[in-house]
Order: sequence, then structure tokens, then C-alpha cells
Amino acid sequence: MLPHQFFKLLADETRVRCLLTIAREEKVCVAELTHALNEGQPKVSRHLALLRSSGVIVDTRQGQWVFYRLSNQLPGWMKKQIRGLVESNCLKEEYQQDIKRLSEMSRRPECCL
Amino acid sequence: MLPHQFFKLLADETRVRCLLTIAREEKVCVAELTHALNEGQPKVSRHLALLRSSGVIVDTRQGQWVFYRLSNQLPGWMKKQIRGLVESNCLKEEYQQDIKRLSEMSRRPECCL
DNA sequence: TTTGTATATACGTATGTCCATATATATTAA
DNA sequence: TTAATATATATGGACATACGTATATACAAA
Repeated sequence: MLPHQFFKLLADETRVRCLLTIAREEKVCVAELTHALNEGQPKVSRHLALLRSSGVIVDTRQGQWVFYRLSNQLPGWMKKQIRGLVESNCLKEEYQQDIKRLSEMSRRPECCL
Repeated sequence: MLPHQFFKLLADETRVRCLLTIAREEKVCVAELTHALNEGQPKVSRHLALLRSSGVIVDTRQGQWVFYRLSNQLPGWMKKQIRGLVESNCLKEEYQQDIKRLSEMSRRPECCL
């Protein structure tokens, strides 16, 4: 994947927040994401589908839930960009709420894979 | 600027190539860019205008030429992303031609600022 | 079965993006 | 002044994207 194609994936706020949450949590299901981002399910699902069809994330169904995680086949430069984004403190304010909402979510589904 | 807004700027191949060239060369004028990228002048100019109006690059007119360079007011995370991109070897093949064409350009305007 | 929950997709619409061509502006040279 | 060069912008059309709502699919429990 060329850089601009990767950046196009990150050119949408919902996708950035999805990716940041997935990268931080290692493994999250759609319900957790919609709760963390406080967005509608179809919206989240649609953006996940884009990230998935580009090979950046992969999905694993486990019973009723579908868990997403980063692909472990990502090229180095892409991992680096994602890591940089997660670590950067430009997000200190911006997406703290996502983390907070997720941590406060009750009965989070557990992934036993 | 929020991450997804920055990534939107990088979601176009022409803009990525402009930014990479500018970051590498420190200072380049439009004629050099159109030559390096082998693209039409209005096209390059339009994309530069986008990068400029977002504050990522700044322009300096010097006589007949307008030189562009990275803004020196960029937040750390943004500089880090750009640096990562320039250094990454995902570009080994892809945009070598841009560098080659620029180095082979005859009578490159010089910036004495 | 039926019901409920989780997730994905389809549809129509509104908005945005990119391009090529043409033209406008700015500067220099004659 | 006029002509030439460098750069910027305007226009209109083709195409892409994102959204909300509705619906489809997949699984689990009863």
C-alpha cells in the first residue's frame, strides 16, 4: 500500500479513533468501539469494514461478537506511523473521552482467543 | 490541527510527493516541483495551495519564483510523522524518480534567502 | 421453531475531491 | 510600453465519500 492510500484511511476522524482504540486495546469488538466512540453501530461498522478491506485490521468472530485487531502483517513504516500516533500527546485532550468511556463500560465482552 | 485533518492532506499522492520533496530539499520552487513530479503546473500549484492554507508549508516569493518550505511551527507529532515518512524505505522504489528528475534538472533556480 | 442481540450491508442523498483547460496575476526583460 | 516567464485561481464535470435509516445476516438463548 502506498503512503497516500494509508493516509486516506486515516483521513476520517471515526477511522482514526477506531484505529487508535484498536491499537491501544489490542483487541476490541464492535460493541466496545461504538460505546467508546459514542457513535452509531452502522457508522462504526462501515468504517471498520474499510480498514479491514485494506488489510490494516483483521476480524475474528467469537460467538456473537466480532473482535478487531491490527494486522500483524503491516509494513514497518505503517506500524511506525500508528505507534507514533498512539504515543503522541497531540491526543491528550482530543480522544481522552474514548478511553474513558471504554474503561467505564459495564460488562465488556471478553475475548478468549 | 487534528490528526485526521493532517492525514487528509496526505491522502493525495501529489501532495505526498510535494511534501516529501519539500522536506528533503528544505526549499523548492514550483518549477522545480513540477519538474521533479513530472506533473502540470496548475495541478502542483493547487495542491501546494492546500498545504499552504493548512499551515503545513509556507511560501516565500523571491523575484519571479515562489519557494516553499515546511513551516517551522509544526507540532511535534506532525514533524515526527513527516520525518518518519521521509526516512522510511517504503519509498525506496516509489518516488525515487522524483529525486532523480530533480537532481537532473538543468538551471535550477537558487534561493538566496 | 421464536426472540433477542451483535454486526454488516444497501440505498438515497448531500457534500467533497480531483482533474484539465482556460485565464488571471506578478515579475522580469526588452 | 510589450512580451515572456512564473505562479495562482476559476470553472464545470466526473467521480468518490460520508451519513442516516432501513434491512439483512449471524449467532445465542429460550
